[in-house]
Amino acid sequence: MKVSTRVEYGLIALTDIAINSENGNAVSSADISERQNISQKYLEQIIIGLRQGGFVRGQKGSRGGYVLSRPADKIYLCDILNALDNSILADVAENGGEEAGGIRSSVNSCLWDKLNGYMRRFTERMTLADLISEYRDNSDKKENYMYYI
Amino acid sequence: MKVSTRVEYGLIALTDIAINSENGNAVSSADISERQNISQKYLEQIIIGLRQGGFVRGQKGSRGGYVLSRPADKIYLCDILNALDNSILADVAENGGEEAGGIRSSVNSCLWDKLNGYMRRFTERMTLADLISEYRDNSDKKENYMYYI
DNA sequence: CACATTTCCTACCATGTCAATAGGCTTTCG
DNA sequence: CGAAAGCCTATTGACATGGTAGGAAATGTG
Repeated sequence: MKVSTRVEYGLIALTDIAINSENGNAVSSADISERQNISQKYLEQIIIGLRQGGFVRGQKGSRGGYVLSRPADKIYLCDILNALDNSILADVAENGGEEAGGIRSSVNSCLWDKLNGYMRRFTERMTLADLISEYRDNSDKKENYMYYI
Repeated sequence: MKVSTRVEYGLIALTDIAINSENGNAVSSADISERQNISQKYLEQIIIGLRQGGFVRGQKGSRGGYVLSRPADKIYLCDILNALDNSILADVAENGGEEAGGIRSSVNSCLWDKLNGYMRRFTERMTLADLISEYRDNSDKKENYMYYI
């Protein structure tokens, strides 16, 4: 499955903000850029989408940056994905002048709609908090692993 | 989920060939073009991909066209999709210089890999014969529906 | 054999999207 | 005030998309 860097980076950035703002400090795009190795200017544009989607608030000025605008377990992945790319969870377009019962609509209902429905349900159940948990689990595992070398 | 016309048309064309070659006659690109309302020249290019994937054989000359090169229930959707677009079932690229345990790899394992795994398993279980069945069911339903008007 | 038919192959093109890069304005904290 | 940040807009090169076009090669039919 091909996914644009915009979606990929956006999700990473949002997770980074969530994790690194837990101490109360805002997270700057420069920090994210360095940690995640993503162009800062490009990142700024992407984060604008996250702000317009209502997931983060930006704080201008010295010591500024971004913080979540609501708890991570109230931010659903489907909403993030839609904000970053409104086609990623969209239905495959049913062509205009088409009768039902054609091959085209059969393929739609049998394949595309089912794949799409799964993706939607999966991302509706999942929140930013789940991504954070996964990250913590991985970090722990790595730490333990290092310990035993 | 966004899918290119190439993939969409390719799947429709292959299903059309399967259905309309059951009487033993080859199916020409002109016929498909008219039935499915797709540019014939564009269709020809797409079908070349289906031939190279080993799903159809082309018969040149008068009364020529395409036929399946093996039974529909031995043609898996994952293989068709890969032949038409090798990125549609591909993993999201794990960036080169990255340590495990980062946010990036967490998002991958928690989201993209899971979505991708589902798509792959789903299309591995499904064959062209299933698409044909769906089409027949729809046609029957429509017929019955018309009957009762 | 001649010919119509059909696949097969190559080239081309216009448009749009992607993935940034760049510059500068605005706001805010110290 | 001045530095640090977000915010906004424009531009760009590369590539993918969705075709169009022309013709060569093969092949069954008359």
